[in-house]
Order: sequence, then C-alpha cells, then structure tokens
Amino acid sequence: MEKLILIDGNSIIYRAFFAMPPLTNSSGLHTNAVYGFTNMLLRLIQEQQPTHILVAFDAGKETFRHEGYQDYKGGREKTPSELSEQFPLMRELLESFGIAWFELPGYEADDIIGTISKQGEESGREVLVVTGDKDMLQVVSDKVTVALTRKGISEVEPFGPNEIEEKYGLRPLQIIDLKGLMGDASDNIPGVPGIGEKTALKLLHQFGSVEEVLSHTDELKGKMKENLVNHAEDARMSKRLATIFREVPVERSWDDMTFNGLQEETAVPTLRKLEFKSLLERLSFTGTGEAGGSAAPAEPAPELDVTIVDSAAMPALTELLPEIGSLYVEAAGENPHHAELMGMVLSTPDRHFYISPQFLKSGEAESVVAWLGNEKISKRGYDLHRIDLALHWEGISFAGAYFDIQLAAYLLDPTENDQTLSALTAKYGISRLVSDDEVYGKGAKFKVPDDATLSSHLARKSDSIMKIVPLQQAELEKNEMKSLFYELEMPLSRILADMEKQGIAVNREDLTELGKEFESQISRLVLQIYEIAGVEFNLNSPKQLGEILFDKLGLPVIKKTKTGYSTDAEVLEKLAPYNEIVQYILEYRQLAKLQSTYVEGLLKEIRSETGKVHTYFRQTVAATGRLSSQFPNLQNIPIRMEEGRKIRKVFVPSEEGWLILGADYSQIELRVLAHISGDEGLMEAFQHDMDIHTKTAMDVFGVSADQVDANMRRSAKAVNFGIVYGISDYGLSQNLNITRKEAARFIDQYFDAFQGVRKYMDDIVRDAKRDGYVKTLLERRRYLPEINASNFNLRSFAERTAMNTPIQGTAADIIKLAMVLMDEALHTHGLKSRMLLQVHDELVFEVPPEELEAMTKLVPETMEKALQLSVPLKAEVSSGVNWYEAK
DNA sequence: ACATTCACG
DNA sequence: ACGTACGTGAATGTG
Repeated sequence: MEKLILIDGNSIIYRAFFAMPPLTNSSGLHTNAVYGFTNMLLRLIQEQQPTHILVAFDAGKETFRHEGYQDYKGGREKTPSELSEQFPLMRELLESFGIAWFELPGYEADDIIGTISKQGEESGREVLVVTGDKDMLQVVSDKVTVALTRKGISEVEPFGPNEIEEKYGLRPLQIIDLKGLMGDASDNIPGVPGIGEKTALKLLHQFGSVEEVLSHTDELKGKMKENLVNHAEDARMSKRLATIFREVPVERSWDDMTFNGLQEETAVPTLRKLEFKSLLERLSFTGTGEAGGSAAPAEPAPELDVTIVDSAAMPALTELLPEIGSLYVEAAGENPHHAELMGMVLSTPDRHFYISPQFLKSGEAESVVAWLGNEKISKRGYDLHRIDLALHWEGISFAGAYFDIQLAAYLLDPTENDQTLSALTAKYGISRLVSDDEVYGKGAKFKVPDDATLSSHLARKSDSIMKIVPLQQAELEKNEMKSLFYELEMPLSRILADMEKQGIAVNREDLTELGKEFESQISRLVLQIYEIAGVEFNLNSPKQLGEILFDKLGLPVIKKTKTGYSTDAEVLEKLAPYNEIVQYILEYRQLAKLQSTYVEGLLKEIRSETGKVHTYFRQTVAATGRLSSQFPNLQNIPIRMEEGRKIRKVFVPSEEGWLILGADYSQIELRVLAHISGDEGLMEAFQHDMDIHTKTAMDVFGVSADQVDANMRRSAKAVNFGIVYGISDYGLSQNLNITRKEAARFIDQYFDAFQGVRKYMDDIVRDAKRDGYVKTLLERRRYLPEINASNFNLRSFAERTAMNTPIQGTAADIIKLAMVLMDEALHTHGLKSRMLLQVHDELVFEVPPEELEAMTKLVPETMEKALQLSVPLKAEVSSGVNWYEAK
C-alpha cells in the first residue's frame, strides 16, 4: 500500500523555531528549527513508514491571494534572521535525506499540499498531511488525514472526518466557513467582528455555511445580526482567502516523491555538519537504509580478514604487496619525532596484514621495508607526514606518498578541527570505528592491547582509508582542487618531512650562557618589584599582579578581562607614568618570556644525538593555508626586540664553515592584494618597487613623497596592515591610539585613493555571502558559515575573514610553491645546501661556503618566479654565521 | 580544561 | 548600537 506524507515546511519550521531553545553549532550557525523539524521528520518516517514524501514551502512574498486582498498576512512580524538562515539548511538536509521538496512562486505551501493531496486521493492513495495550521483540515477525507502539531511540535494529532465531526461537529469543507466567520488574526483575515469560534460554530450548526448564514440574518438579532449584515462582504472574502486552492500547476510526478529510506551516504555528512550528534546516534545507521529510531547499537561491522604477519605469512604478503591499496601506521604520542610505533596494517581490498613494530625491525620483513621506502610505489594513508617521521626515527625510510586523506580533508574544509579518522568515517558514512580511547585507554591508563585487538582495530582504520580515498578524489575534482592537492600539498608534505628530519643546529653552550644573563637580570628585577610592592607575590600570576597594582597601589583600571583586571603590555604601557614598578614589570615580563619559552624551552627540544632541534610543521591546521610549527615552534623566534633577537645567534649551521641563508618576500600580502584587486595605484606602486607605506601616505594624505613624515608613514603602515586584516575603524583606532572617527576618516581616504581595493573588499564579502566560502588564487577554500549571521560580531568577524583569507592564503600558496620549486632546484643543480625552515614569508637554508654565491642568486629568483602575478614578487636575501647575522 | 599573556608573520 | 583588527604555539596560573 502506497502512502504519501505531505509536510507544510513553513508551518513546521516556524513552530519548530519557536518551540525549540536556541541552538547553534560550533560555528554559530542557528540550527534549532532544523533540529526540531528533523526530529519530527524521523519520527514520522519511523511511525508511518511512508513510500512517498514531499515537503512544500511557500515561495516569494506575493501570492494570488494578495491580488484580491493586499493586506493578506499583513502586520506579521518579519521572519527573524535566526530562522530565515535555516531555510537553506533545511532544503540541503532534505536533499541529503533523499526527500523531495517543492515550492512555486505565487502559491503557498497550503495550496501545493491541497493540490497534491487531491491528486493522491483521486488515484486512491493514502495521504497524511502534516502541518500546524488548522485551515488544512478542509482537505480531510476518507483518504486524506491531517496531522496537526500539538504542544510545539513534539506530538501530532491526526484528524480524519470523524475527528473533525467529534471536535467541531462539522464536515471538513465547513472548516472554510468557520474561518470565514471567525477570521484569522495571524493571516490578517478579518472575519466578522464579534464572532469567535464559539459563535461561528453555533451559526454553522444551525445554517451550514457562510452563504446560508448571510441569507438568514433576518432570523438573528442584536449586535450579532448587525455585524453580520455590515460585514457580509468581509465574511465572503474571508472565506475565499481561507479556501485552499487545489489546482496548482504542480509539476511533480508521483515518482518524484518516492522515498527509499534515508540515504546514509549523504545524510550522515549533513547531520555531521549540523552537529546533530544525538540524531546521528539515534539513527546509528545499520546499513539497511532505514531510520531505526530505537537506541539499538550499530550492527558490528563485518569482520575483516586480518593476518598477523610472522615469518610464515611473509611470502603471502610479499606476493600481495603490488596490490596494497592503503596503509595505516599507529604511532603514539603528540610529537611525531618521538612517537612510539605501535603497529602497521597494509591492506588490499579484501585482506589486511598487521605487522608489529618488532617484526618490522626484525630483518624478516625486508620486503615490506623496501616497499615502504620505494618512492615509485604510491601510498594511500592517513597523516603520511607523521608516519614518515615516526618511521624515520626507527631507521625506516618512507616514500611514495600519493594520497593522504587527512591532507585532503584539510583542503576540503580547513576549519574542521576534528580531523580524526573517526570523524572522517562518520562524515563519509563508513562503518564506525571503535574509539581509540576504548582500545588503548585514556591518559595514564594508556596501554597496548593484545595483538588480536590491535590488529583488527588498525585493519579497520586502513580499510576505512581505502574507502575514503575515492570519495575525496571526487570532492577534490568537484572543487577544482586536484592540482592544489597533487601538485602542491602532497609534494610539500614530503619536503616538510625532509626539513624536519634535517633539523637546525642549536649552540647549546651559547644558549645556556644567554640564559644566565637573562637570569641575573630577572632576579634583579624581581627584587626591585617586591621592594616597591612591599610584599612578595607570584609575579607570573596576572591575578596576584592585578591585586598589587590595582588594589594595593591603586593604579587606574584600564581594561578588564573575563576573570578580573587585565595586566597585558598595552595596559602596563599606559600605567607606566604612575609608578616605576610598572616599567620593571614590563621588563620582567619580557625577560621571563625569553627565559622560559626560548632558553629553557629550546634547550629541552635539543636532541642530544644531533645537537639539533627538529620542529614539526603542521600542514593541516591553519585555516588560511599557512603552515604552523610545533615542538618547538620555530616560526616565532624573537626578532622585534634586540634582547630577544639575540636568541637567533644560537641557530647555527650544522657543518663546520657553512652559513645560514635567509630570504624573505617583501610585502607579499600587499602585492597579492594589488594583484587580486587589480587596483591601478597599488599595482603601479609595486611595478616601480616603491616604498609602499610612503606611497600609501602620499595618496591618503594627498602629499608628495618629500612631505611624508615619519608619523604619516607610521599611520599609513597601520592602515595597510588593517587593509590586509579586513579593516575596521575600531581596530585601526586601537592600533594607532586615535579615535574611531579619525580612524574611519583614514579608511575612507584610503579607499578613495585605492578604489580598486574598495571594490575588492565589497566584492569578496558579497561573493562570500552568496557562496558561503572564499578562495585563494590556487583554489584553496575556506567556508564562512557565519557570513550571514544576524549576530553583528559573528558576521563582522566572518566579513573580515573573507577579506583577509584570500590575501593571507594566496601568500601561503605562493611560498609553498616556492618551496616545491626550491626543493627541485636543489636536486637538479646537485647542491648540498639544505632548506631548513619556513616562516610564512621567509625561507631559511644552511649552505656550504662554495655554494653561497649560487644560492644567493638562486633562492630569491626561485621565490620570485613561484607564481606569475600582475605585479612582480620580490625576495630579499642575506646570510651569516648564524640566524641572527642572516638579517 | 581554560584563560591570560606574548612571541612571530 | 553593536565592540575586533588576520593567522599561529608555548608557558603559566587557576578552577
């Protein structure tokens, strides 16, 4: 028996919105109405087992009803933006569920439903209409049932002809007459004054219809009679307005509405994106494609064929090595340079081979070791960069990285912070993994499970990788990111691993010596501070420091934090004139930072075997496409202040007589901006290699080059920074310590001078609002779900991000390209020089003296030709015996 | 686990 | 009126 469910989308989503508490996902997107709707939808599907479903929506503001009555639905509150932003989500979710939806300009959802329910009825099918609107009761018949929401939307009450008779004593069509008499405030249908539900029902029981009532007014008396006579036309019009139009030209065939059960592959990622975790759990897809609403646990995924490799199994594995489709290597620990190898699985589509670390290193697995190190063999895996490093320190080389699903996931959505394999299996609707915590235990309880448990867990992971690869390939293709992935990011991951393995030498003695100097200055400052304060306290505690400064010494409070007084450098600078203690605290802070982070922190990271620090460049964290650096972070070594800059002296070449060479892009972000905005003035400035801040000052202040003083240049520089960051008057005013008005004037003048930039900023924000994401020149994407938020802060933040990301991200693209080219150039020229570090717009090398001349030419040349822009790229190079001298 | 502060581009 | 400049990681204190 076929059964159709027709849902009034607008009615339900409105009710859901007001019935549910506010609910947002982690990125601030409102989801409460969609959640309520989905909840109800799943319940309906489960209880009703429909064969067909259609959700109807209102389209546009004007309907045919307005032609006769302009005030129809007048006086309604505007739909809150927290709700309107959920309509696109709702449609996306329906599509991912495999549920049809329909809207038609000029008609309301009511009319669409009226039409389709009539068609269903005429062809002898059973129809259930779900809505919150009582008007709909007029379509009830033997075949058509209307379910009205009750108490919000958590329950529905079905109405057939009998239920309507019971509740109102009316036939379904008389519901229209009821509305004609009593009206409907929410739709601005007037009805007849003084007649409410009770009176209307009494009249209809007596006369049967609006027309009959009106022609028997002589049998009535008093105020009611007067109103009916005076408002007869209102009654007739109200009846017309309340009549559902059942002849809408719906171009939807019965088959279009077929519902074949939830489409797991598409539904799961959408639910995931909306962060409907409870619904995902409730569904716990069993692979049957049905919404099994019960809390039944997911069926265990089918057992995999796992072989625990020993000497006896080696021949079989060696035989199958050419058919390996994926590998997974488990290495415990945050720092991949110190990760403990736990096990490895190599998989073909139907067999999985678990290799223990002991066996891998035993010498019996030499074919596997050779396979791992063979760069001609393509490997598909998860976080291959990390695997490369972990294996490296076990003396095993890894090459041939072809497809890293973590890296692909990063390109597909760089802001997703859950990049675990579990999250990816969930996103792609692949059978769920047992959680690592369950297998290994958490924190202190961490232990290695038995071989059987471990091997099947890792096999499941490797198997998931094999299934995810083709799905991501399709997505990369769709997003035009294949070249970004295969030609830039994948090659770069190998280059980064090489740089990290190489490491950079640190002179431990000099660093220790520097630490002693800092130490003596620190202890001197601490004594002075305690003396002035009159007590000893923990200087490192902002809370205690705040009590001393503001409570004890009574200094003025400049700024507060969530938890109390702010004592950051900006505040302290302002307090300095009040009390000399403040200056000492500033100096203490500076030195303490250098000591703890850069002296002690760096010393801890020196590997005793190599005398080097081996950072780990993370390629999948920064939302803009930049790299980040960890263990230690070598991208934030001090340079701005001389005391800190000295730290750079301890970074030295690893071989006698070699040199450190650094090359950095000059104004890369503003050059990128000149290119993507096409601003004439900016482009010309770079074509003539002008001092960009001076040029900006000239244009903003309308003066000639020799009239630009230091202060004007400083302001112009701040404006340029602001432009790159996605300017706001407030931000600029903070930076320049001027009023918001003055800052706004600067910005205005800037945009008048650089109108191409103004247009870029307007366009990029508009595009972001339309597309939901922004792109870099190399098609790197960043989604901005908050770009249409009604919350000013969230929206503004997203708008600034829309302006900044293409700039910062394209600059990141460019230096990554340069790294790939540089790596290639070093090989083809047979140079011994080594690339060691990347610091966003700078590359650091160590070079043997005989290559210094060649490298001084090659490096900037390579960086400058990395990408052809409409303005030249410029890289500046310098070298010295340590990083400090390479300035 | 979270907040504050500060180092870099 | 709204109240933040964009992107990171490390050290430290506190709940």
